Amino acid sequence: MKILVVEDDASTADYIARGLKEQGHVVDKAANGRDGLFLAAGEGYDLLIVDRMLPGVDGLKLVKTVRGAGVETPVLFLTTLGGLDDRVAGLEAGADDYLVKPFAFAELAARVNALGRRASRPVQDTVLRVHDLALDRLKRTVERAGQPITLQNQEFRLLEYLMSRAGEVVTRTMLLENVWDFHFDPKTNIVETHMSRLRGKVDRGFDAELIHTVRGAGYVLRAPR
Amino acid sequence: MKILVVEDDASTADYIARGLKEQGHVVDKAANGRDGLFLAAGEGYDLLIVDRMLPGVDGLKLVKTVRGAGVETPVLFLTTLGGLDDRVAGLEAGADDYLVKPFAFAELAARVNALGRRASRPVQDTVLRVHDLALDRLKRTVERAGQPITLQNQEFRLLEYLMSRAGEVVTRTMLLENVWDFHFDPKTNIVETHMSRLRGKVDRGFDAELIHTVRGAGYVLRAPR
DNA sequence: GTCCTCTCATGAAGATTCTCGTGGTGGAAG
DNA sequence: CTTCCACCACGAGAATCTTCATGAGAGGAC
Repeated sequence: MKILVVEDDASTADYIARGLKEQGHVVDKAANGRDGLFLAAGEGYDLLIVDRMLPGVDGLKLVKTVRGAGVETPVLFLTTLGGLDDRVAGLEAGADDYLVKPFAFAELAARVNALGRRASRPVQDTVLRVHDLALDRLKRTVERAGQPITLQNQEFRLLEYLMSRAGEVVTRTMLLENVWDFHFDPKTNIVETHMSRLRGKVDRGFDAELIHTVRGAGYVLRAPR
Repeated sequence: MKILVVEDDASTADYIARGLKEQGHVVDKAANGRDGLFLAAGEGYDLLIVDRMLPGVDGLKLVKTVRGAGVETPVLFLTTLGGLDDRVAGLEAGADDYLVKPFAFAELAARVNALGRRASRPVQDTVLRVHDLALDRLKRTVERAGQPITLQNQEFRLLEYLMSRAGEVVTRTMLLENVWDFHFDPKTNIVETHMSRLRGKVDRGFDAELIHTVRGAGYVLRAPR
């Protein structure tokens, strides 16, 4: 694999480059954003490893620019800030994965391999919207008509699935397979129970219902007409 | 979409065919396994809807034969028997989905659309094996050295992920993203806790350890050398 | 070799999720 | 129109999963 490392700290860059070369990869280095951008846009790399903080053009901007130019090369972000917001910003800019410094080399290697294998996955939207309901996959937040809604994990996954298929009838079996990972019938009404709880949070208190029951078939999430 | 319905009961076949035609699909019918096999192998269908019980060549055999001939067309199975074993058999034979009769037409339509969209997904093994440990994704069973092991849902997903990457180092972050669907750091040792419980069931009492800790990086599931 | 620090393992407590049972509602049959 | 039946909603209790707190073990510094 041909990898570009964009990192201003020389010792970190060397540490990464040496390790990756030992694993049989071809590694180029760039010490600042401008050089990085130039190389990333021109040469055919299989992976970019980019520091978040860079002199010149910073990491975020670099990734956005590269993506804007239509380059689909996977990007692994290195960040010193451990905060959630920072990672979200990186992922939203178009990065495929992130790693918080300091990190063990084995961890970097594992991620490099994972990204290399994945190549280019289908892109999917970060924010799902139906009517006045919005769900952010990365921030894991939901709000309706501007009001934040707190959902449990399972409720969130259920809503995410419903919204990703808004307007289509979703059967009980489809939900069991895709939300719960059940490939058999648990013979309980687990779906109804969670749907009931989700309705309590998403529909109750608002003027229009979004979740509708389709008797004999399943459920639909649909904007009022 | 061009769809073939293989169903011996004429009224059911008509019911399905009429509904699908209303949705704009092109539908052919076959009343027995032999005709179905002939058509499925020859014409370029986008989807096969096959009854489990058929005179002549039965549904299971039909699917196996078709798959054996290298035809990748998605298959939706119709079954009257609601038992788990029956569905498993269908999926193992190469079907992509199943539907238990009687069913509402809306449910069939939803599944037909889902399969049409998916087209052909990457195939993955049903049974994962590492050393004397075996995990069956469909039957949701695990056994080691012939002894059955009972796992909770989360434990099962964790082991499934480990086994699907056997021999590779798997980091805590990768586990959080792929097993728990967490795209952020929960700042707890939830991974360690479950790993501990999994070890208790999978490794304890057997002569060789399969789950190994890689300090500073993560875990590996590996056969003893 | 010894101490110190950081990571990991594990049991118990708390939170969430699932199961079960009951009652309600809509559609079909008479 | 009335009755019946199937499907659905929802609260309470049980099971499972997650968090927290603590101790043990590994690796590095001196």
